[in-house]
This record gives sequence, C-alpha cells and structure tokens, in this order.
Amino acid sequence: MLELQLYNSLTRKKELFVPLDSDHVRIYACGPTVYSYAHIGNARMAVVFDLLSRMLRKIYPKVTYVSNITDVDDKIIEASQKTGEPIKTITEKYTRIYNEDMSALGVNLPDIQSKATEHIGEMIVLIEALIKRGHAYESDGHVLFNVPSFPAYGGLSGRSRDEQIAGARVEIASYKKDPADFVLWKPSSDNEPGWNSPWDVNNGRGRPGWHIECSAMAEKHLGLPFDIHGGGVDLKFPHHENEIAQSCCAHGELNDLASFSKYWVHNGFLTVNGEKMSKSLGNFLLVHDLIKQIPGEALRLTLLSAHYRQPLDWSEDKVSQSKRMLDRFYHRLNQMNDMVSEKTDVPDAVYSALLDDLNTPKAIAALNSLLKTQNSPELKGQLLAAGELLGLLQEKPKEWLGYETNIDIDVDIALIETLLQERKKARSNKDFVRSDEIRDELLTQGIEIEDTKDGAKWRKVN
RNA sequence: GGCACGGUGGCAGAGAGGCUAUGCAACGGAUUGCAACUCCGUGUACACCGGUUCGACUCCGGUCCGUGCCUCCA
Repeated sequence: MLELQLYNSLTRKKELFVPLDSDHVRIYACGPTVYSYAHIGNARMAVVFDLLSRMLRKIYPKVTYVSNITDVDDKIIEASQKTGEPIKTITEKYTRIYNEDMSALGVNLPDIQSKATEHIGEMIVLIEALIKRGHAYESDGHVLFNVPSFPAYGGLSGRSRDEQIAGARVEIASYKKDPADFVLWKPSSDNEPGWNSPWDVNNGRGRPGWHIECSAMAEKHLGLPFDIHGGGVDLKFPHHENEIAQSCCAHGELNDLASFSKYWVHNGFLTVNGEKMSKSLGNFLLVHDLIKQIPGEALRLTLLSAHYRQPLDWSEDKVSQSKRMLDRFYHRLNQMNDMVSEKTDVPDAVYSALLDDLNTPKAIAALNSLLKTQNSPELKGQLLAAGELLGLLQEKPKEWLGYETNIDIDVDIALIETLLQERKKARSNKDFVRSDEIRDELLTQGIEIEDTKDGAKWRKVN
C-alpha cells in the first residue's frame, strides 16, 4: 500500500485519502481553550495531529495545518474572576505554556495557530449570512442557530435531532425556538469581554458562542471545502456537528455535509488508571508536571503506543515501558555513534503501517523489529528516518543514556572519578566489600557503574 | 434510556478465515568477583453460546462484561 488510508468519521469507514488539491493539502484541528495548563488528554490530540501533518508533508508538496487557540470563553472569564488577572494575561500565559509543553513532546507548531479573538469580524460575517439565509435568528439579545432549518443536522454523530432532545439533561432556555438550537452570539455584561455587533443590546457588546470560531477560522485560512478536520471524539457532538451546520448553511450547502471538510478524524479518549480525568477525582495529569519527571519523548511514545482511535489508559507502568523501549533504541544508536548513517527512506514496514490509518503500534513494532538486524550505516539511517517521521529518536544517544550530562550539575564529576579510581584499586586487591560499597553509594546518587572491557564507565540514571 | 466503540497471552497492544506481531515483565543461558548494563534463547492468547465454512480468535446472530458520548471537555 502506497497511499494514505484514513478512517473518516463522516462516512464511518476507512477510506483512501484523496486530497481536494494534491498540490496543497489543508487540515484543521480543534485546539485548546487557554485558561489553564494542558493535560495529557490535550496532548494526545496535539501529538496525533502532529503525526498526521508529518505524514501529509511526507506525501504532498504543500500542507497547511491550522489549529486554533480559543481565547474567548466562559471558562476563561471564570478563571479571570477567580484569580483577578486580566483575561489577556491569562490567555497569553497559557498559550505560551501550551506551546512550550507541546514542544517538549516533539509537537511542531501548526502552520497557523489562529486565535478566536482575532477573527471576530469573520464570525460576524458568517452569522449574518446565517440570519440572511434563514438559519439563525435574534432572540433576547442572543443570536441562535435554528437546528430544524438544517434537515441534515446530526449526520456526523449519527443522532437525530429528536434523539438528542429526548436525552437532553439541560434546561431549555426560553429564548430558544427549538430545544436543539445553539448560540452563535451572546450578550456580554460590562465585566465580560465583548465586541460590537449588528445585534447590539446591553450597551452594544457581545461575544461569540463556542462553535462559530472554528467555522470562521477554518474557512478564512483554508478555504472551503478543505481536506481534513480533526479533534477529540468528544467534540464530535455537539461541537463538530454544529460547525458543519454553521458552515454548510452559511453557504447554502444543505445537502452536502462534506462541503465543509471532506474527511473528519477523531482521536480517542484518554483515561488515567481506568478513570476519566476530572477535577473531582483529582486525577488531572498536566503535561507541564509530567515533563519535569519524564522525558517528553517517552510521553510521546506512550501516546503513540495505542492506535489513535482507541481509548488509551494512561499509567505510570505504561510510561516506564516506553522509556525502557527508548533506552534500547538509544543504546543501539549509541553503539553506532561513529558510523555515518546511510541516507535511506523510512523503512517500508514502518511507513506502510502509518499509511494504514496511522497505525502507530504496528509502526512501533516494525521499528523494534529493525533492532534484530546488525548495526550498520543502513540500520542507523533507517532508525533515524523512521524516528524523524514519528517524532522520536532525535536526541543525542549519549545524553539520553546519561553518559554525557549536560548542564544539570547535581553531579560531582571529580568525586565520581575519584571513587571509580578507588574502586578499581579495591577490586584489584579483591576488596569487594569496599568496591561494592562504592557502587552502592554512587547508585544512591543516581550514578550507575557499568563495568566494561575498557574499564568502568558511569552514567546518570533517571 | 438513546447512540457508538471495545473485550487478544502476567501487563500493554497490533493483526488476521488456515502462515512468528511487537514491547514490558517472567524464566533459562552468556558475561561478571558478585551484580548492574548488554547479548542470546523460551513460554502462555484471542469473553461466552450458537451459525456460516473443509477450516474462525478473525465473518454473521445472540448473551455477558467494560468504556465513551448524549451537559463544558482533546
């Protein structure tokens, strides 16, 4: 197989990916709301779509990957009221931290990281088009999308309008014509962020509803239709469903759900020790914290260790497995340090696994199988090429394995050398008690001794 | 309640109508003063019940169990 297959949530089938324009592939993925640190579930989305964009770039000459930053949202307002920090301070801070944290996971910045607050004008244009075409209406200071005006509504998530009303556990606001209607624009009070709009009430200020930003930004930066729209499965309904409704209806495409995005890709949910992350359980794992304890690359490999559409249960055990696996790879790379790697393509087994709907577990298995062959410039080239595509194995082996410690000098190299000398002497005198004492002492400091043919070496562990 | 997705060896996790997944752990061996590191080798699986088939863990139906969505959520 030489072509990319992707599971398309819209058709519920694995399909051959055929770009709308093979000279320019366009992809959009829903990014974070910046009011706090990103958790490991956010990271899964970022890593999955980072990998997808890497694959697309390998295949096609030009790829534009857009991912948004939601910087206007009720949760941000709440955070601001709680901490007293201005909204802009909060959103800028967490955008910066998000990008730093994702970078630690080997995630490249998207080509365009669009911010909601910079696209209010485009949102207003879209909402006006919806009103004009009879898909939206003003009510009590709000502008709402009228779901019954779009008979195809629900096509992505596969639930009819009746079904969701039947199951709805929310109170239905009185200003809605239909219980399924959702907000496009809402009024802002004086202490909430707001922009002038054609639907001014309450001193003339309002702010967008959640869904409209993605419709507006995807259209602006990618044009319609574009190739791939992605995000977590939990966004399928209602967020993505609503995006489709807004974008299709604004352009009169009532019968073609794919007139917005041709393919829809959803990554599975992440649980922690079998449970959903939630504030009440206190099991929110923040990337910001994890990267202090574990190399980002081990986290990335853990996220890629299950297929992207499968649920992934996060556990320390899984992370340490990933770390061990990387140790093995780096060990082999270290053995080949002096070899000039041969320039090679990504090995077929790895590449074809990824072409098959990003089957990363299979790709990783193939990568492991490469280790069965002997060290050679070719092997080194293959490992590095496959690693580059996956966003792995790009560190210096000596540093990864701890043979070279960079700046973090909680290690007294002179002392270690002295102790190693003493141990050498003790061993030659068969004073194994002292020799083992030194070994244990160094180990408590995180220094592991390796006895080799060329004498003792040491490396920093953990 | 509705919709959807799963149940694979000790654990994680792919796959496939008949052909070794892979990793971690475990065990055996090499190496070592003993270890660690490293290397070599080994084992165990496909929830349950029917059906289709020459043959199913893989296809179909049912049962049981688990998870997610239906409300903010990656």
